[in-house]
Amino acid sequence: MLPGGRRMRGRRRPMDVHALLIRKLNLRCEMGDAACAAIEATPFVPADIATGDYLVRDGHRPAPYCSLLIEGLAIRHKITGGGNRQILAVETPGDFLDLQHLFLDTADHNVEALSPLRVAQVDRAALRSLTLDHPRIGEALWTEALIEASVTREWLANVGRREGRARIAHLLCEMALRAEAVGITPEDLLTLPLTQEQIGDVTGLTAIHVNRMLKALVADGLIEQSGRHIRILDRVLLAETGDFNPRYLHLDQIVTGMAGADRAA
Amino acid sequence: MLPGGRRMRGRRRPMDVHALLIRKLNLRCEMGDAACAAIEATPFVPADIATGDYLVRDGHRPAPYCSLLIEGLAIRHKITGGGNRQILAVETPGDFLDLQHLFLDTADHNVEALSPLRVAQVDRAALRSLTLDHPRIGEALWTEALIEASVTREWLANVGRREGRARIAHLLCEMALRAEAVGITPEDLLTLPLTQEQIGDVTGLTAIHVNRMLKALVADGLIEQSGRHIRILDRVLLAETGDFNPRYLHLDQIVTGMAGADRAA
DNA sequence: CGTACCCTTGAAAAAAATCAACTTAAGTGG
DNA sequence: CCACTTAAGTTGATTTTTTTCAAGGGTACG
Repeated sequence: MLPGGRRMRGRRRPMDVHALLIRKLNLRCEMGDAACAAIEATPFVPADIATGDYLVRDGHRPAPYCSLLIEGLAIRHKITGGGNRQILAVETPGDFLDLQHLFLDTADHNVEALSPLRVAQVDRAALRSLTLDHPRIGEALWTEALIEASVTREWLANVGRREGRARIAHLLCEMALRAEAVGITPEDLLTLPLTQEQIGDVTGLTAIHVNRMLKALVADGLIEQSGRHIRILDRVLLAETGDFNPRYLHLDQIVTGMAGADRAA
Repeated sequence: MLPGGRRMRGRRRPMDVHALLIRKLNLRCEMGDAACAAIEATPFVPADIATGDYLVRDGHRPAPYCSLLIEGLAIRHKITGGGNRQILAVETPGDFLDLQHLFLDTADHNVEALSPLRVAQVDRAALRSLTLDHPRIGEALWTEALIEASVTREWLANVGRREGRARIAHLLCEMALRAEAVGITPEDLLTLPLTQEQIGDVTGLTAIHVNRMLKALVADGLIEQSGRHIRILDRVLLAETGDFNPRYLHLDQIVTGMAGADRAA
């Protein structure tokens, strides 16, 4: 009952990758007819990846194609010489997993499947051309890349300058908001897709310390925990605890929808 | 006698900004005639910035121009709700200080002058056009942005998963290598442009702890310290202590010079 | 010759890691 | 369906790392 069949809400639609990508890019910059046509003309090869498989390996030459994540969760991470892992990003459907290899010749981190993945592979050179030759596509991908860089900076500040409890609260706020942005979790319920060890690898803490801080958040009545499910009880207080300001996610950067709406903090 | 080496001191030369930018971009991707002409045709306004001045302020709307750093050092940083500062990047001459605002409407971090700066301001829309309409320029700036993102990821891993002494050793290795790449500091002498407090804000440590770890590195014979000057005595051991592998700097990504040379560690 | 601004050092407190079990939950194969 | 197996979560005791607090010391520079 597991293999791909059980998804949040049972949609077994053979989604058209081109349409998906156009929809995604349209969020950042309105695609013109030429851009759409160019995307439609670009071949995508679907592929399934098993949990734990690496799509990109630190230090290796990249594959001749780039992977667009269609379904599942992936992480970027590095392993230090001491064997410690730092998770650098969590990627969700719609994200490119190795856009960096359009212009860089060596991988500087790993990309690993956190769950069974469905991806669409595009030829590197073809995607390069799309990016460079079509200003609308270029703009959309630039925006994507810049927002991802912004998130990485916030994570750096989170890990470098907040204490354990705050780091975790911050992560929970981000995950909840991002899940919401995709339309999941109507209420304040967040099914955490990360183990406590993985949370530790995101926040620069040990799994044990994560466990204790999570318990502390429960004790303070900020969240509720049952198994892998976390319910946020007090959104405002959790954001305060985590020093969370969603500005860095640039959610107002979405062209359609509420463009221009400046939700300050 | 390196071409850029003189800039440290005798800097009274009215350097042509266009030539500087073309030279810089040429490092990443060979500029064609059209691209060069387009750059030449773009007006740059020189400006001087005093130490401590902000070029970008977190949460604010960006200025209508982007600043190319010509001379001096700048940092990107964030201040947390608790008043702690995390330095996100150190920018050196040739770097754009707010390329992100080509496509993002709100600043998500600060950019501050660490020394008196000389910058060249370009109209935002003009730079956008250069980037989107000229594939060569687009490629060069993409590469720049991707490398900067790579450095941020390494810093995240450094702060999240290495202990104090290693974090500082790692930073020293990076600074020395980057200084070298620009032609400064012929020997293993590194004039540290950062105070110990700033080193702490880079590495997620207190100034006091930085001081102690620096002393420990001295005691171990890895470095020598006299005032603000640091001499690296044992490059190999320092790199080992800092778990430093220069791969993330993508130094082999330079088109001219030693392209393809894969200097492993 | 002050006066900032850094750097330095010691002692005590706090945060987080480590070590060592133990519990729970989930997946596997008979 | 149940015993077996494995991964993940929990908890306490201890040690290490890092911060905090407090007080001097150096040096560049107007």
